[in-house]
Amino acid sequence: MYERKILPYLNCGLDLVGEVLYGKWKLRILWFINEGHKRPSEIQRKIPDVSRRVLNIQLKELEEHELVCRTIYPVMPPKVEYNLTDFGRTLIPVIQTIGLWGDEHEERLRHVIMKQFREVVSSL
Amino acid sequence: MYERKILPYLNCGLDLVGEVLYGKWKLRILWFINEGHKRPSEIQRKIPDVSRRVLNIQLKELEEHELVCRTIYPVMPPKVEYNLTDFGRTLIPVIQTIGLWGDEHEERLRHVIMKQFREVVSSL
DNA sequence: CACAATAGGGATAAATTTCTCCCTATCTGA
DNA sequence: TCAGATAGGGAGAAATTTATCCCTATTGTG
Repeated sequence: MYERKILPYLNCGLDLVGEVLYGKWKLRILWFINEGHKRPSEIQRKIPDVSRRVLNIQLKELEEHELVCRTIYPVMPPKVEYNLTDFGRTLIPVIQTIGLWGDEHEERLRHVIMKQFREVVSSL
Repeated sequence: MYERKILPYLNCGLDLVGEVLYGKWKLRILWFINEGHKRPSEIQRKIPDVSRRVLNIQLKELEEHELVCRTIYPVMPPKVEYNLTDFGRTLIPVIQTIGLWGDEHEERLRHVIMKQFREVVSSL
């Protein structure tokens, strides 16, 4: 596994949050787990763009940060479930706030984000 | 400048927000601008860990995403001010929510984040 | 038997972000 | 004159994150 060489900056609440939520898919992973999609394969079906490998890595990080917990059922084929911890559950309103802002401003966001691609990709 | 090779995933509000806020210092840059620290040199004094180079880059991205606007005063030595746009201002409550969660759980967050470093760095 | 589904990880490459070093310019003050 | 403050950017390295490919194992199904 990759081992960090530079210590994180933890000067304020925003930094602390960044450390645990900084990850391309983490917000959505947490969101979908909260919605009841607990098994890795389910989550991946909800987020087809993540590779299985990266999904595993981000789930493990979320687990290390005690936002989710992993339950292994000793059955075959294997079954694993991720659930929010109490701690992780406190994050849901925050994620909701973020997602809501994104939804409210979807059109404008899509516009400003795609600006930089409009010259490059004209075939859309 | 770096030119992205992979198109972003914009499936939901969370993705859209990620595209404009994903950046190591962006949340705090926006926060400090909102608090009245508008000049690059002021911002850097508030966030000593960013290099000036990266601060410039992230400011420019925020500007391209229409969250801040840049005003140049034709004086010498040069004076530049960044201000939140109306759009950027709508983000402040969201950032506040995020930061508040971080502050409320500061101790625990610090604990889980530093877990991975405790073995490596014993001199703290 | 061959294949899909399940969960997960190693090795490695590629993409992306961040950092470091150095350069331009102008004015003020010691 | 020299140092420092101001704003900004190029080139290239380093750090970090994400992606791709391939492998293990077991059970059930066609």
